[in-house]
Amino acid sequence: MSYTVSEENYIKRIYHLQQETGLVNTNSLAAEMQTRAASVTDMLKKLKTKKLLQYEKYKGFKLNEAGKKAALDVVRKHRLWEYFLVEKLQFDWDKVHAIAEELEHISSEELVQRLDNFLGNPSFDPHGDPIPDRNGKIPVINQQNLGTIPLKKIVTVSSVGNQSAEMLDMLKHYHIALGTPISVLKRFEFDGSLEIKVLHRNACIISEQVAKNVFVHDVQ
Amino acid sequence: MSYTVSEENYIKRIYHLQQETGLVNTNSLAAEMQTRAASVTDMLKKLKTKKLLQYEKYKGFKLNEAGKKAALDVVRKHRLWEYFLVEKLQFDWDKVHAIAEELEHISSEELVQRLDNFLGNPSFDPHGDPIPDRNGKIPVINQQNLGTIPLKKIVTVSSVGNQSAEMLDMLKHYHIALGTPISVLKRFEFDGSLEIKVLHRNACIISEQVAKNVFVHDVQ
DNA sequence: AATAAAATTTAGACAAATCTAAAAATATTA
DNA sequence: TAATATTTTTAGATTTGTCTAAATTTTATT
Repeated sequence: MSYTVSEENYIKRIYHLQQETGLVNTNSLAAEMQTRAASVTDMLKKLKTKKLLQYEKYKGFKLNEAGKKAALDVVRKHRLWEYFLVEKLQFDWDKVHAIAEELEHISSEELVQRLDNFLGNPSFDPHGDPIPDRNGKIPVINQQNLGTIPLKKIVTVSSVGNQSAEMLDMLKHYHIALGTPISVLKRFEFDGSLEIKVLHRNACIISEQVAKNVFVHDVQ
Repeated sequence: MSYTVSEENYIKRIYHLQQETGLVNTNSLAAEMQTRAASVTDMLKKLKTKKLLQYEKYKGFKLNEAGKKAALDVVRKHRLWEYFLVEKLQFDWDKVHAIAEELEHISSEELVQRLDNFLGNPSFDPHGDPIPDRNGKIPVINQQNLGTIPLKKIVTVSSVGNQSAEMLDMLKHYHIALGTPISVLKRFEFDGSLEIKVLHRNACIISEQVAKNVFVHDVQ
């Protein structure tokens, strides 16, 4: 089965929203898609007809198994292309999202598989997000956000929650990238900000909001 | 200026047709695009409004300078992606056309320039067609079809005229690829077929139709 | 529970790109 | 050159994805 660009975009967004909230509602999807609630309703009818969606009028909706697999196919393509753009074409990681949004809709199955092999079958994209395999299986990693790590413990940055250009720009400024060794020196109770130490850098302070979006795992 | 996928496809086809015939007419473009003459007329009006086309009703049409530049941008992307698919992803050269038809519409200028650099700024695509540079300048090469080459002279295959999957499949069977050294041993006047010798292969016979689509240049 | 507010859906419209059928213009030929 | 054939354009319809405004349903509040 293949889908239009618009269908794929809706499917992908619904997938991400239902990861957080279970059932998805019309207005939140409209906000994510930067469109109107009426347009969402129109598309929901189409996706239900194509048997990708559990949906009852006024009751919310979520992808069924077929819908989730379709979403994971798009997510897989998006993240493989992001990996390509950063690792092969040397793009900065905060510049690749929009381009990957276009590339993810290229339809050839064989292209995706060859790209995957060419890249060395990576498990995580440049933002640390897991890349589903061709069957939709997602690699797991034990990670916590920086705010929960014991003081002085050295850990490795594994992914970033908020992936806005603004956030990625800020992390670049702090010299925080995937794989960066990092430790928390002090927690300020006043506003939850943290004094941190990045390898080879002076200690500095990050806000609680930043800390919650930096995910880390134990050093291997 | 950026264009829709449909506009880009029309622009590209008009470019190729006008290379052969100067002025292009509605029916031949409709045939190339596998659409109806009425649809072509509709698009011609749009392209004229966007000042890409010299067009007078019933009189035929051709791209102006802006139109040609737009066409060359698409051709450049198409050929760079074909090069990528064959040289990096190891696709057979007869399998890449359809995928490149999708990739050529990805819009990022920076992507194209980085891809070009990543590939080593190639001058010719896997079918031997020249790749325009970012300014639309096309590399030239002195080439003739196999039918016009003196007997026994060893030349190098530089490009292929007819790029249908059928033709490319046939050339694969003859072990003719770009860069293959080749010579003509005998010309049969009866039907114009040629006995040829491909390096490391037994002599064999190709039809006049094949010969006319195999372009060669002098060995460097 | 009645009413107000919020969320969602329906109805009807629009733009892009296509189509069919018919009309108009041009080209061919007897 | 008049009749015929071919090519091209116009007129109007269709599909996809979107929109606005109004109607409906659900949820929250007094």
